[in-house]
This record gives sequence, structure tokens and C-alpha cells, in this order.
Amino acid sequence: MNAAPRPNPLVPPSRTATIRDVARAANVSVASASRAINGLGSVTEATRSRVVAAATELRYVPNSAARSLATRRTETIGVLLPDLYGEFFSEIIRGIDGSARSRGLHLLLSNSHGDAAEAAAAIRSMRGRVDGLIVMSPHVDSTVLSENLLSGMPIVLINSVVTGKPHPAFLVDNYAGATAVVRHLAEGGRTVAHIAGPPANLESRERRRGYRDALGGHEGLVLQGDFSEESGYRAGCAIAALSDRPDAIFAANDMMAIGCLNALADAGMVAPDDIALAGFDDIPLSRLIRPSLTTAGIDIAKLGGRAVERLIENIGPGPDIHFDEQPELIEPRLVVRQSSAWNNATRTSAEKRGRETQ
Amino acid sequence: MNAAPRPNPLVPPSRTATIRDVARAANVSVASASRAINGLGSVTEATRSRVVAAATELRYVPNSAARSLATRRTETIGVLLPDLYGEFFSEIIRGIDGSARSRGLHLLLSNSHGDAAEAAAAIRSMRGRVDGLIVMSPHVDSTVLSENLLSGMPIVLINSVVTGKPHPAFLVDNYAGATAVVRHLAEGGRTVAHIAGPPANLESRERRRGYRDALGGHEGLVLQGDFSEESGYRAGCAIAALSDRPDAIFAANDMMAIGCLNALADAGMVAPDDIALAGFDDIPLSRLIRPSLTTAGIDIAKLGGRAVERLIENIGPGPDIHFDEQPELIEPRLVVRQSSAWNNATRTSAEKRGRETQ
DNA sequence: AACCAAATTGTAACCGGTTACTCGCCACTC
DNA sequence: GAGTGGCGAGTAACCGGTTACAATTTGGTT
Repeated sequence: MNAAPRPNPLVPPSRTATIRDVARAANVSVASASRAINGLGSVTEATRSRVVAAATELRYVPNSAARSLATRRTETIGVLLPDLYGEFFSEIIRGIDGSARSRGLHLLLSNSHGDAAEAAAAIRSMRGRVDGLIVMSPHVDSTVLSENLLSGMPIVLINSVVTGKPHPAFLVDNYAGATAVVRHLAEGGRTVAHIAGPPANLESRERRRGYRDALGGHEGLVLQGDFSEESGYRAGCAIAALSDRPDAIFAANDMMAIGCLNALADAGMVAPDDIALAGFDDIPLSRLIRPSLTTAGIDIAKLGGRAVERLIENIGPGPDIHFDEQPELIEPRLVVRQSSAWNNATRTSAEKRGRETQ
Repeated sequence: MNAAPRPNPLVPPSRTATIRDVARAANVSVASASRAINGLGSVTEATRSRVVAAATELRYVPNSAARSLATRRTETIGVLLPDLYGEFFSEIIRGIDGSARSRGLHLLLSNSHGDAAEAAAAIRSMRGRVDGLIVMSPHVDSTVLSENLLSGMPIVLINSVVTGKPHPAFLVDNYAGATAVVRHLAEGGRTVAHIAGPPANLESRERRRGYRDALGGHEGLVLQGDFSEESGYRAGCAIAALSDRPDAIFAANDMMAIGCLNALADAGMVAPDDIALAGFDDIPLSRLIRPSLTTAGIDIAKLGGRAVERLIENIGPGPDIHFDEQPELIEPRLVVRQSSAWNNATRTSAEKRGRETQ
């Protein structure tokens, strides 16, 4: 009559139901209960319905930790993003979330990493919590990745160039987008100045290269900026003060273009009549300001969704499907709005109101 | 010499290290290894360092599923958000993420729920994956919550009113914000019109109530909008067409204010000289457009951070700490910018450039 | 030197699922 | 009627941690 083998004899009250409870209630073994619940293996319709009934009766919800431990899958994908400005962030998450949810996957999010060490820590801390990773970060490089990713983990990169071992990746084609914008601005032999982004930034270098090549290799006036609205404002002031002004300005991103536009406005000049202007990114502000801003941009949400799909392909059975593939280039779409609508005849009334026909 | 008790005798190659491997390498028991790694219980410095050395040597990373299974904690908080527009979304996530990360917590995110059923599904699917929930959703109500939340799970609500059992909650004080804006616009006896948000929306009702009370209970001209820029534009056109125009307009949010501003501009009127204007939310666009927009808003990131802190208090030992407490009201701050700067004398040059001194 | 309390360490039983393998049982051939 | 193939169900061994409890060591007293 040794009555104390179990440490805690009376737990039943207010404890969440386990699969053993369900099995007992349905009068089957745990194995059958598990099979019935997951619809795998062979189970009679009779036992299946008995188990399901017991499960709903007991409000049974499988413990996901136990399940992951046994199956080695988490049904979760990790998302690593840099400290992004509003719209880009919400759009890419919207795309990722939509695509993930439709496949029953959860999202483990980590954003705003100041440096490579923080990004590495984030990657490491996600190990074992996710089945795959979507990484968009200027701070990762092949070292960070291989050091912190245990070999098997599938990963998809967005706008992050890593040398060394190739991973599936998506890259916005900054070069193509910039040439498209500059060709548009330069139509009819107009001179085009450039407000450049930070030289250390790959995207700003690519956009500048596009600018240069669109002008046949001969750069016009180039002012240094840092992607902030303030730096665009300063550049705009500088240009307004020139005696010999360019016909048009290509800013390396929309924020600087907006700053520049404001500077010109403060100097009493209006775009496009006095000087035309275009940016890059197509942030939502671009169509809301007056004059609305010509720019080039991509469908960010779609990009996020595609990244998830790509990741899932690689989570599946055979690892390393698209192994030594080139990064997939996403070409931005040129969006012409008021700020470069030189010719009134071509300005539709919808454009005048800053609305797009889409 | 029975050599086949283990099902898979040769797994060592490319298998991730477990705590037993570490224990073996450090020549201690798994219990000591666990204690050394977690810094709990008492362990000699000597064994601790041996274990740590072995762990780094083997690149050991604890399996989080196993850990959660044993400890019943996931070190993760779930975040449920509605389909939010850019800036609000990224700011609140920034605040939540920063606060969570500094405490070593992960974020499981789920956004864009179309209806109550989807929100309920999201809550249910997070069960067992998170230690607590931050919910901001117009779709939850007490039924959804009590049905899908097993009693113990801590939760913090943001801008969601649920009747019934009280939960810790934060609420933006739309009424107070609106009265502040309207009092400012009405200074000197000026007449103020209102562009209202969708009547079904609680926030727009509260803002309208603030508008009415700030005018002593007597509403002026009220136009119906739906929070979109388009509806603001239409309202602006309607006002521009009036023969007897109000001195100022209070739009129930910034997007409608911007639309209205554009409509007035298209009609050849400039704010604030012809008509003053203010919005609500203080989205970043508000200080970037010309004229920059007077508005009222809260520090969204801070709100997110505080929600996390509040949640953590309730995750701790004693459940239901702040049980029957009132929701915490967050009072928006009035931000006066160009669009209501009637008097040139009070307009600083910094404001003219649309920059704030903060 | 013996003794005892405190500090370390080890053993093994959990946490709650999944699943390889075994066992009955039944229908169907030969 | 014995042999056999296959299906449904059950047993128990995992997955990889944590931790209660027991066993051992340590160190300070008398």
C-alpha cells in the first residue's frame, strides 16, 4: 500500500486536457487518438468520430511544444528585418503574413538590429523556434550566416547581398529602376542632377550607377545626401541657390525628393515648371503630396509573399533545391506623376488631382 | 552481444548537440549541465566553466521546444493587430519589439484579420505558443476572448473595448485629443466644420463627441467621411464650393485632412490664410506636406512598449494583478503646425520650413 | 577524530505529443 | 482448414530539456 509514487496526486482541477485525457475519454489508446486527430495512419470512422467528439468535449488543444519536440517542426517562420521606415515595413509584413497564414504558418518577428552582432544574436535565438528564415538586413554577411545558422536551416534573403555560399535571394533592381527614372527625366536632352544616398549603402551606389549610365556615362551635378528628408532639403536649397540650374533632379529616394521639393517651394519655385523632380521607392506619401512625385517602386507586399513561397519550397523534403541560383531581380515600375509632368497637354485631370488610374 | 537495441545506431554525423552530449563531454550529469547553463541551483565554478566550455565547443543551443515543454513557458508573446496602415503599424511593432527584446522575449505576430472569426482562429492558434497576448483589434469582444482564451493566459488590450470581464487595457483618449484640437481651431470665436469618420467606428464617434463638446455642444457644419484620403478630398471640394465657408476644418484623421488640403489647393485656396485645417493621429506625412498639418497624436512606439511591460507584470507569479482596473487613457498631444498658424507673427521660421523644435 | 549541516552532484521521473513495431482479427485464396 | 495479406489498434520508446529527491562531498565544530 505504498501510496506516494506520484509527486502531485491531485492536479486534475483546472489543468488543460492532454491527448491522454482524450484517449481515455474516447476509450482508445493515445496512438489512435493521435492518428484520429491528425488524420494520419488508418483509423476507423467510428473511432475517429469518437475521438473527435471527446476532444471537442474536453476542449482539447494540442500542446505545440510537445508536438514540435516530437516532429522537429515548428510550423513557424522567422522574419528578420532591419529598422525599417513605416510603409515598407508594414507592406512587407502584410505580404509575408498573408502568404504564411494561408499555409497555416506562424510568424516570429524580430526587427531593428543596430549591428551585425545584434543580427547574429537574433538569428541564434531563433534557432529551434522556426523552420526557416526570411532575412532582410544590411548587417548579415556569409560569416554571420554560416556561424549562426546550423547548416540545415532554409533561408531566403531579401535585398541582402552575401558573398560566399549562395542562398535563395530576392533583390530589387535598383540599377534598372534608376535608369528608367533618369531616362524619363532626360527626355528631350534635359539636364539631370542627382541627389545621392550614403556612399556606403549598396542601394544608393546602384541607383547612382543607373543614373550615370542613363546619361551615357556622363554624370551631371551630383549632391551628397543620406536618404533623409533633411539632407534632401539641404540639397534643394543648394540647387535653388545656383545661377545655372539643371532642368531636372533625380533624388536617390522619395524622402530626399520630398525634402528637395519643399526646399524648392520655400525658394518660390514650383515643380515641374521651374524644375522637374523624381525620387525612388514609391512610398505612399509620393502620391499624396503636391505636386505628386514621380518615382519608381515595387510591390513590396508581393515581394514578401513570394519570399515565403520560396522559403516553403526549400523547407520541404529535399533541401537545397534552388541551390546555386542567381538572386531573383525585381524590376521597379516607373510611376510618372505631377513633379515631372512637363507638358500640360499630357497631364490628365486624374493626375492633376494626384490620383492614379492603376 | 546483442547489438541492435537502438533503432538508429549511427546518428552522430550532422546532428545538433543536446544537453546530454554536453554533459558527457564535461563529465557531469545532465542535471548539473542544465544547472550550469541556466545559472540556477548551486554549481561549483569549476564544473560551471567545464560545462560552458563543452557547450561552446559543441556549439550547443538548447532546444526551445523541449524547454517549453518542461517549463511551460515559451518566452514569447503574441501580438494580434488589425490591418493597419503603414506608420501606426511599424511604430507600434517597434515599441513592442524593443521592449520585448530587452527582456529576451520573442514576438509571434499575426495581423490583418478580416473578421471576428479570423481573430478567434488567430488567438486559438497561438495557444500554447505564447506566454501572453497583446491584442489590438476591433473584432474581439468578451465572447471571442473567453471562448478562445483558456482562462489563465494574460492579455493586454490596446484600443479595443470589451465589455464583460475587465482586462488590462490602453485606450487612446480620442475625446480629449479632439477637444484640444478644436479648442485651438476655435480660438477667437472662429467657426469650425468637421469631417467625420465612419459612424460605426468608435474612434470617430469619440472624436466627433470631442468636437461637439469643444464647441459648447453646438456642432457646426459636419460632413461625412470614411477616414480615407479620397473622402477628405470630396469633403474639401464640397466646402470649397460653399458660399459661406467656415473659418476652420477639423478632420477626424490626418488622411482626410490631407485629402481636404489637396482639394482646397486645387480650388486655389491656401491654408491657413483662406481656411485653417487640422487632423488627428500625427502621422509622419503631417509634418512633411506643405502646409504642414496641425494635428494631435500619441507616441505609438511608447504605447507598444508600455503594453509589453504591463503584460509582463501579469505573466509573473500572481495572476490577475490589475484585475478590475479601468483602462489606462493615453492623452494625445496637440501639435500646431502651418495649416492652422493663423498669425504670421507666431509662425517661427522653423515652422515655416515644417520642422519641429520638439 | 567524529559529527553535522550545507553545498554539490547524480538519478530518474516528468512535460505531451508522435510513430516504429507488434499483435489480433478478418476476409480471401488454394 | 491452413496459409496469407492487410487493416486497425495498442505498447512503449523516443524527442530534449527541467527538477524533485536522494546521495555524496565539503567544511566547520566540538
